Amino acid sequence: MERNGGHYTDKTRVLDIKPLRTLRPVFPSGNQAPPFVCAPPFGPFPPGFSSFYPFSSSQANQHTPDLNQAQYPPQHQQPQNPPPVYQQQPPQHASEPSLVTPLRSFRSPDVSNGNAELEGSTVKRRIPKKRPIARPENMNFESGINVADRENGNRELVLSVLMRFDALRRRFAQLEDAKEAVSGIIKRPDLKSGSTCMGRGVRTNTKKRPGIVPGVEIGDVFFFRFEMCLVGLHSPSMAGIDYLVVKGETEEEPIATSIVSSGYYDNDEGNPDVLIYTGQGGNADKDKQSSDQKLERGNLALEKSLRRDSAVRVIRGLKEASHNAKIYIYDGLYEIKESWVEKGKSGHNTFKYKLVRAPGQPPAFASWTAIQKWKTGVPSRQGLILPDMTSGVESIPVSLVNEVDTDNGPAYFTYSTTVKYSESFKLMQPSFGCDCANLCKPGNLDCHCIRKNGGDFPYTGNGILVSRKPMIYECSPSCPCSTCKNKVTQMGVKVRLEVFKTANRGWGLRSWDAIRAGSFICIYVGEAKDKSKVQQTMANDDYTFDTTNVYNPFKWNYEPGLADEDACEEMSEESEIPLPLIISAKNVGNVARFMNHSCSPNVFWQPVSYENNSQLFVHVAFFAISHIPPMTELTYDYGVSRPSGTQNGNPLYGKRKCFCGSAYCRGSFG
DNA sequence: GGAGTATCACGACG
DNA sequence: CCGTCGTGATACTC
Repeated sequence: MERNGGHYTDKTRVLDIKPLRTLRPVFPSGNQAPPFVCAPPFGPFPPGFSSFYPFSSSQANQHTPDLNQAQYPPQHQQPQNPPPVYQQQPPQHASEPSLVTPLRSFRSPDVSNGNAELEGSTVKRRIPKKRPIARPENMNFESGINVADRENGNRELVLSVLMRFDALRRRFAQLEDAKEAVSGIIKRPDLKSGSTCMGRGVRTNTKKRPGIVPGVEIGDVFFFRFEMCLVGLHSPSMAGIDYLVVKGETEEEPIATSIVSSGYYDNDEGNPDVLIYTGQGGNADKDKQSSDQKLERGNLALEKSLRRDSAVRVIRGLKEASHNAKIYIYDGLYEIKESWVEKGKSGHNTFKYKLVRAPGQPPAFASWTAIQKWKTGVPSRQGLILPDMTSGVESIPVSLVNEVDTDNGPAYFTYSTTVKYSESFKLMQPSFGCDCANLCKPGNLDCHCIRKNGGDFPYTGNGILVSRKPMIYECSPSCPCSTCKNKVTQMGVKVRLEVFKTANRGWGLRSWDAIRAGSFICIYVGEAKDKSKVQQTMANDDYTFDTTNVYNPFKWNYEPGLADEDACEEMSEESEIPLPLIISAKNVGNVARFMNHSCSPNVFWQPVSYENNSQLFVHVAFFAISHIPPMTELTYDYGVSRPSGTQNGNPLYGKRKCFCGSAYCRGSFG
């Protein structure tokens, strides 16, 4: 999938489906350019949001090239002002205890939160302390985004704004689920987070413009209207047509900048490059009958854009049947070809606009439509080796695909969905379940499982992880809560994955479905061992997960200062695992063994413990860092192995050369 | 019991 | 400062 200079014009070949966001940037200089896997949510970060990776100031001035918009129209200038680095970190060294001390079990357990029953157990855990945020600090909350960057964004800023919005949204959703909200209920966490970000300046591209929006790429996916609002792709929080008033020849007139197709009426059988769009207005309301649409506002703007041959951005709203979620895909620029009036369902006049996608843009919506066809099996996925490499072990099939060479599959291994614990692995302890009937109610502090999580329910109602934590405690089969939502990582893979052959990094993993930030992807399955009891050589194998590696810290959780709630707390995002765990997936494993390393990953791992055969085990669970467009390779940070002995403060280098191609690539890993 | 439908509460921008 | 634009989650129906 990393063939350089792929053709974007031949829409008839299902074969040529690219990820919605191209993997490889088109650099003018040709093929020495590194592949670009997924732009990281690196800086600029506000105070409290550390940059994803340590980088020097010279690196900090680099910009991720605006990828797949480079060809059409001619790319705008890169932003003149590099985004500021708010919290520049020195390179992390092995000598830093926070990084090289995987075992925190010596820390005295905090029994102040009613966790006394855990004392003396093998797994000692620290319950994050509630730390109310001082008011004055809240009042002075700074988004850290300066005026220029707020007007004209860039890729890093766009990703950072989206991350911060969603972190806050998840937190509001969690508070709402628990009915803990300080000031009333939060029925719409997306609106609450969105308006908070708006008000606090966590936004970019506020200067409204037609055409390209700096930092937003064709194929980017969104799950909320507000996300498009915050990054300047489409500013109305509800309306489908965004427009700008410009000076015309005689008077001011509106021209359209972007439209969001709801996906319900705007269907055009067959050709994904054509959109028949319905104008706005005229719908029945609670105190209004439906009526004829008028040629004003957005409708007028589209009409004027048609006259001026002014292209508009199109965002396709889609209903993803698989996980019952509506998503929005930015599908690039379209030209308005014609308009007419038509009787709508209610019998009133509606405006119709025919839009045709500008040529030369990477596919986005077209890829999505092709994927929907693969799901039906006709035509079958091109390059398909196996329709389900799990042989039905996973509830959703995992395709095995090779479109780059003649390799017909990875070396033999046994596919399993459960971790195998070796005899020597003595993390076993009696498990304390809860006694909630049917389901554990968020906010119910009588539930042992919720108390183990520091009082918070770790997931939102639809199974999205709210915050990274040293450890997540899930309910277990022995808990009576049969329908409980606190079992997310035990329910198996929920997205439609495929294992595919990469150009230069062996086999990789990606998804046919768009993945929401915080979604569970899979656990790392393999033979788990206590690292202190195995020879060093085992850790050097491919297909091994090692919790004792040194991992770059990054901030994913909400900012308490932004949330501005007394109930918000600062908590550690560093994993805290009671034993040095190493999992070998060489002989037995699941899809996780195919996930490649990246220095700018889109997936992170999180320790999760739950019971298995009446004993508590630690699992490594993977979650999406940000929204991941379909067909984008899934990658996580493998970290760097920590050789025995002291490091004397020298930086660590991985044993394997990195081909992740990120602008912030560290060169090696593992 | 999964797909359609009702209901509810909300924000930006012109 | 008020009207215009639907949305997203959930409870409900069939």
